[in-house]
Amino acid sequence: MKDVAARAGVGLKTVSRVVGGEPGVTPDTERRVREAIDALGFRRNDSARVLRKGRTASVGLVLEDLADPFYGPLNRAVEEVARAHGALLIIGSSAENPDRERELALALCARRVDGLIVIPAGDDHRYLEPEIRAGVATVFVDRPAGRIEADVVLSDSFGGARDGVAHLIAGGHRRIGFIGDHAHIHTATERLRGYRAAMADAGLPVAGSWVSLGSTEPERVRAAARSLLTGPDPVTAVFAGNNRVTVTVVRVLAERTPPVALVGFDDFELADLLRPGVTVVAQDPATLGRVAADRLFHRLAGAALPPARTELPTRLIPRGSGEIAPPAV
Amino acid sequence: MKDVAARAGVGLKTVSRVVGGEPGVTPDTERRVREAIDALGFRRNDSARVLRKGRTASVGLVLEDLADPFYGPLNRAVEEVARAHGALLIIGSSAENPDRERELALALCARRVDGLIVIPAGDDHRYLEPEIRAGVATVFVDRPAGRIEADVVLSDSFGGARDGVAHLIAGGHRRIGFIGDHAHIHTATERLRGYRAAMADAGLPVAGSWVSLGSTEPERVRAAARSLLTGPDPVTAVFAGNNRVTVTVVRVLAERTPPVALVGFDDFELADLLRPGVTVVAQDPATLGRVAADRLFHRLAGAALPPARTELPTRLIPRGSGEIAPPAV
DNA sequence: CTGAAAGCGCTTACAG
DNA sequence: CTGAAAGCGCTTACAG
Repeated sequence: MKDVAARAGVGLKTVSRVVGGEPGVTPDTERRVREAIDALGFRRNDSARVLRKGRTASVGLVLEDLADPFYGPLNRAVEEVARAHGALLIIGSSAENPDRERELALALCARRVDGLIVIPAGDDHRYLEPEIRAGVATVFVDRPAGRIEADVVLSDSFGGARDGVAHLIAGGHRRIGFIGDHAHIHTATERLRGYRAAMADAGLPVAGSWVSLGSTEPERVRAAARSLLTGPDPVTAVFAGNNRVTVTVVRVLAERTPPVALVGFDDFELADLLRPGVTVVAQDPATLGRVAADRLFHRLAGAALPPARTELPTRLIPRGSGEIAPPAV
Repeated sequence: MKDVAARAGVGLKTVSRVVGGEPGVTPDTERRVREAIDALGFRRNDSARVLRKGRTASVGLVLEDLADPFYGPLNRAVEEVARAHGALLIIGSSAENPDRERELALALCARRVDGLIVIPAGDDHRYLEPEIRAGVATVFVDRPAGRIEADVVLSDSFGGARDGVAHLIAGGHRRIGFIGDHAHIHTATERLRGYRAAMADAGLPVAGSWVSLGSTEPERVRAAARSLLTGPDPVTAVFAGNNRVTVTVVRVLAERTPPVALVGFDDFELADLLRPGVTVVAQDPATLGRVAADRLFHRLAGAALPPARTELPTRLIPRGSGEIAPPAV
């Protein structure tokens, strides 16, 4: 910039004005400056700008997994809102690892992102308190923040699971299994709670062997599904706790006669093309992301809001698998 | 940092040493500095650091669409490699819009990312020449760079499509349709070229009405598929140019008797669970991303490499839909 | 082992 | 309309 100013025979500030598109420069001066810029191949350094201005026009997103189709629309919605506000998005994935989440979130803060959106992997976010106090707007999405007060945007996992299981019960099922994610994941336990609530509401007992929490790896889920179906007290229907579980359960059930009913939490592409179509409790991940990002930029715009929890409703989509009747006794 | 130094009664440089983990500080001094840091809630500002050091330890990724399942593994692979090199990833999506791609890439350069990975939306990348000359390592992935010499990593679209169509021909088909993406998208025309090559190799004519390029929107694809199947010279098999096209064609074909054969470019989740399973020409998007990112960091490490083009092979996966025989005449 | 000075490349506030 | 000075928060030489 110094070189450009020298070459154009103007002051530093004038170059800054031209580059920044500020008014108050004669067309002639501007032309000289632009010529110098082109001749020297000058490119403004935004890092210096950021240092001086305070704001970086960037937000950080600590996401779970870039390749998980469930999070695709959520991540995209965040990116779209950021873009609409002229902010760049700096991302990193926690891969479900709390230490990695922490390391990443703090690295983003050191880069002085204006705000932070976190899909929590861990359940203790006190490490972010100093950052939030220092002015980093922070919103948690898909799962709640742990041990701090903060904005949270998530789906109604409890209600969604309860509705899905109630749907199976209404179809005549009395022995229903539940296969979910690890017990330390908030959505997993909320959905399990919904399952138990629906069963209790109908006055149905739940055998210990009907509930299986753990990894969503296909092997683990396959084993869990088989054990639900073959025990002394086999289930006639399965409720799957998330998209990854559902897909594996579909594979297991495809081989069974008589057919076993299935309702899965989370919608997924082609669920309607399978035979039978897969009945699901659908979340709206794009809205989850959009609401979280809107909240973030609302805060960045200066709104002094108390931390709030936003819970989005789910929607039951019957497609066939959840309407399979239990075998006649 | 100034405040910390004052409070600890030491020089600025000593604080810098403690924060940066440099050696040459007595344990006692270090303790005093750390106390001051905690008391004042000091957090190092990496922007200032970047300004002074030259390198930002960040790379930019201009991606196509965060929610497209095909790109999920590619994006993730890039993120993983960046993370392994201690770099953060700054992203933005072009949404297939060349202007947006350009704006985004230049914004990332202004932030002084060390390197740039671009999934091209446009076909003229001369705007990046000054940046590359100024030292921004740049790698293009999935599609080639336009009008500049640069590193490119992509799949063998031509060969993959040729193999897929040859597979249909080997199964007895002589009238095969092609439905692909917009003609200005490089992979679309390469795959069309592969289709024509396979037909020519077998001495088969191609009716103009059998080829349809355009948007991958379901409506457009559905109309194209129906027209291929109902014209005066209806096809007995369809080759779909990418994952989005394939999924829509599957829906159309599900309603047809006699069954129509289908081979799609790109694998997709659950392709094996559909009835019939969908035969595809599979790319390896994760490897695409990993190879591109490796190349980038190789350059960043100082390797003076000439621009290279890396082409990854595809793999035909027969699952049923591509093995449907043509109806007996 | 420790620190004072200079500077990274911009913008802010002020003066002409 | 234009510019010289100061400073954003660090690190890099260099000297003690």
